[in-house]
Amino acid sequence: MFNATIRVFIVDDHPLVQEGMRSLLGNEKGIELCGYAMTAQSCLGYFINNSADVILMDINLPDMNGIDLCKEIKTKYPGIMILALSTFNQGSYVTRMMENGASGYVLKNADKKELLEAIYEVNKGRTYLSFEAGQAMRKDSESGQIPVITRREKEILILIAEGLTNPEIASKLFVSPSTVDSHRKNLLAKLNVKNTAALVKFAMDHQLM
Amino acid sequence: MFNATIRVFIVDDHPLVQEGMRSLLGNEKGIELCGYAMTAQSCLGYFINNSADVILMDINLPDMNGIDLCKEIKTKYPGIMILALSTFNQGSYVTRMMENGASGYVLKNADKKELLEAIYEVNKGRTYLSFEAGQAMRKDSESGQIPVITRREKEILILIAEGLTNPEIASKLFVSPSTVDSHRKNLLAKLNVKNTAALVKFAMDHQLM
DNA sequence: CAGAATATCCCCTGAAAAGGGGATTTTTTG
DNA sequence: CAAAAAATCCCCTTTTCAGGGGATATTCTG
Repeated sequence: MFNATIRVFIVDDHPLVQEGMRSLLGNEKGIELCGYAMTAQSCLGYFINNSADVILMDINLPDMNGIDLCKEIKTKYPGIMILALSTFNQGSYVTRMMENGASGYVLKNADKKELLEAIYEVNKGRTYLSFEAGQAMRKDSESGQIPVITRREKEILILIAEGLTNPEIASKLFVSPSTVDSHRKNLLAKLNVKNTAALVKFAMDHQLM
Repeated sequence: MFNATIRVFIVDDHPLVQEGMRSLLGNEKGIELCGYAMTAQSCLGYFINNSADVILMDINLPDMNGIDLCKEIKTKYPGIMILALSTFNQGSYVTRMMENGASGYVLKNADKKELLEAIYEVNKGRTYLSFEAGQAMRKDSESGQIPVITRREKEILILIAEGLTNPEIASKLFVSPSTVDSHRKNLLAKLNVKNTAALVKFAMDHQLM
């Protein structure tokens, strides 16, 4: 299997970007575009009966966020390498994609050379971070890790951000207001913020909801 | 000049998108790609000695925002039609681009057909809004204009989001806590939200800080 | 299966925010 | 320059939040 053709699958909902990829990668010797999807669902559907070596994955998909899709793919098909693509350069985003199994992170303002290099590196099982992504990640890890939020906490966080009070959230989730209050306190403690305003800001900055 | 070839100029800092455009538009009969730029500056430089019929303009450029570039181009060369391209679909953005002279707004998830249609329409001097952009604009004007936040309110909004309390903000701005409280109440009323959490969420969603 | 993590629930106190009212001074702008 | 807008300040009450404590089920995981 030395120097075998790398089968690349693209997941991106922007036809322009798709077209750009095809145009950029289509004539490459060692690369074969084996398919593409515009949504997370159709991507998952494809891999039921097919495979690929590397997935170029946009983080902002219409039906699911890249982090969750990444996790799901890596759980089901650990052999497929994922290269995350994003317009944004949020440190926490990079970190979380990597934590969920991505092998690389490239910004969409990468050129052909960088994109190819990333694909080859990732295909070899190595990690590729574009310069800016690496910077962002380092900056992020300096300021401590991103705390892990549980499913319930996330649920409550979203309702808090919608403007619901503890009693309102409680009745919506069929639990006691005390419970909601506990979760809220845990969120404040975990994310190291001192009140609701800072909580929502932090959560939005770090894409926790 | 009937059915003359439309000279299209592209301004976008993403090589992938550029490549996609070239690939999509390169073989079109009635369209000629007359040039491209990755920055607002090089775009302005090009038009000193050259021209075009339509500019496909990314809104998020590294050196200048699309709204200002749009305004500058339209002032200097009113005959050039501008078609805004964006990943985002913020009503206020659409509105402001159109106000500054853009003839159309297409989301980057548009397909070839839509992109071509938009170019042809815009070239004829008509307006083209992609469906979602039109919706966003309408939604924006339905729900009353984009609420206008004063400088002081914005200042206080930012401090609220940082987790400061009214007394803390007051001492930071050398005003009375009552004043801060008034501003806070005005913010809640203006943005039509019922508490701090929803206020911060709304502000972040609408890029108010 | 045992320990860890999560989710559930309760107590208390004091601080802060929300909701209502009104008022004055400064600044902006037509 | 006068009206409108913005910024400043104060009163009141009720609700919600923050910070501290602790406790018991349930679920996940090594």
